[in-house]
Amino acid sequence: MYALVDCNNFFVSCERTLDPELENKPVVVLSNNDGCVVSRSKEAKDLGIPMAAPAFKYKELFKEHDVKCFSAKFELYNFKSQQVIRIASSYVLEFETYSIDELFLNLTGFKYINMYDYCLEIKNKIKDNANIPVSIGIASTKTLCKVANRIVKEFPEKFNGVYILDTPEKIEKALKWLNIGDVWGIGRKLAVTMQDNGVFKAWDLLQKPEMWVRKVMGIHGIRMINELKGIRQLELDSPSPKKSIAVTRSFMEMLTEKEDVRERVETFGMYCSERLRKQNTCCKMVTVFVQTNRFRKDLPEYRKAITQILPNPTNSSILIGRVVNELFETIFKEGFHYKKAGVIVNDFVPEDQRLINLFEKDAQNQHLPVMKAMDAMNKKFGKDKVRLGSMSGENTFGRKQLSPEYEAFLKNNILPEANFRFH
DNA sequence: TCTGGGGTCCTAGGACCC
DNA sequence: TCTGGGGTCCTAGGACCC
Repeated sequence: MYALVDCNNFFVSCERTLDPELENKPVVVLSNNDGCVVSRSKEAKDLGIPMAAPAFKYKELFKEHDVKCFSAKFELYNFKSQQVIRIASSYVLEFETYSIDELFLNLTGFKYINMYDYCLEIKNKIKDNANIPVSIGIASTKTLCKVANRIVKEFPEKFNGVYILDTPEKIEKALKWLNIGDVWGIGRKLAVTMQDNGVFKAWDLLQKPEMWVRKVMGIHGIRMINELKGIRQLELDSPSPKKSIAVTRSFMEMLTEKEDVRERVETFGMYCSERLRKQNTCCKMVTVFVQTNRFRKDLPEYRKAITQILPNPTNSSILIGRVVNELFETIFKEGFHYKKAGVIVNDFVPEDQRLINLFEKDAQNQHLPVMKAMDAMNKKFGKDKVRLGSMSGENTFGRKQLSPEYEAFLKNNILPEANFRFH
């Protein structure tokens, strides 16, 4: 059996650890630029605030019900996440960190203990030591763990935070209850296709011919129906190096000056380079994109991305900056209001296993010591304290709703590096 | 006025090879 | 007139996840 430990409305719960007064009150956490709602307390959900709601559309509602709003603080969330992972994983031999607020535990071989009691103890320990409420779903496959977790969250007082989905009878009942759109792996598009074909509950999918599922969902579909039947298709993954790194931002205000946008994308290129060096890899490919505000139908729209394959793999901020700049020159067009831009690097090789093109100049090895020295100083003295001349060192996105408790938290804690796999 | 960011995987189609 | 078959690799785009 596997167990899925999932933190309840994680970012909000993190805010509550700083300020107990927030307990039992409607609370939301906002994305960059305080743009969208990315986490909601139960009380906020009950007010009808949907996930990813644009904050400005709900200002009145927030005011009316005294909803507490916070800008996202990823330093805090990473810190709390690692606490939760440390506690939960100490109970098992094998686990997988699935996201910032979820981990799978392998309970195989635990047949002589009561799994419900064991997981209840894990849940309570996390609450006592990290002050984060979690739900735990137990089942034979990852997909069924997700189902079990949904059941826990749907009926909190009934199951006390832990639910085991084990017998065929319980599974059938659960799948006849679960909407197809809530199955792990069914997104918005697929949910519509499913409903158009008479599939409304998870159970309905199992009644469809396999060929149909294969056609509509591809190979994912076959895996999914097996997992729902309790036939294990997905193992616990061990941590693996990233395959791509992206730094993208929306700007607080739309930018029209070429030099302003250039400064942004060059800075994003630097951050990509830093993160490459942190994992000791070089990239062979760089992508730059720019786009206007897609919500402003009154303004001309423009979005363009361009990718270049590098002559030699690198993680030098200077070399990547140079490429970013060239790519930017070819896609930037005057006369538009730019709202968002980004740099993505991929196709990685380890730093010490680069294959060098004999006919191309290769400055990577000259740059590397300087770059590493820069990284070391920034680690010691703070982000962007040492930087290249093309970076302004200023953020063009805002975080307004920070609290005094948070300032205190930052002062009192040495914050760990973010280290998560995203899916 | 104001609408996030960072990931993975799969597939179809084209280029190219023998 | 008649014009194969099978494989690999790459890329863009689309789906999904948190």
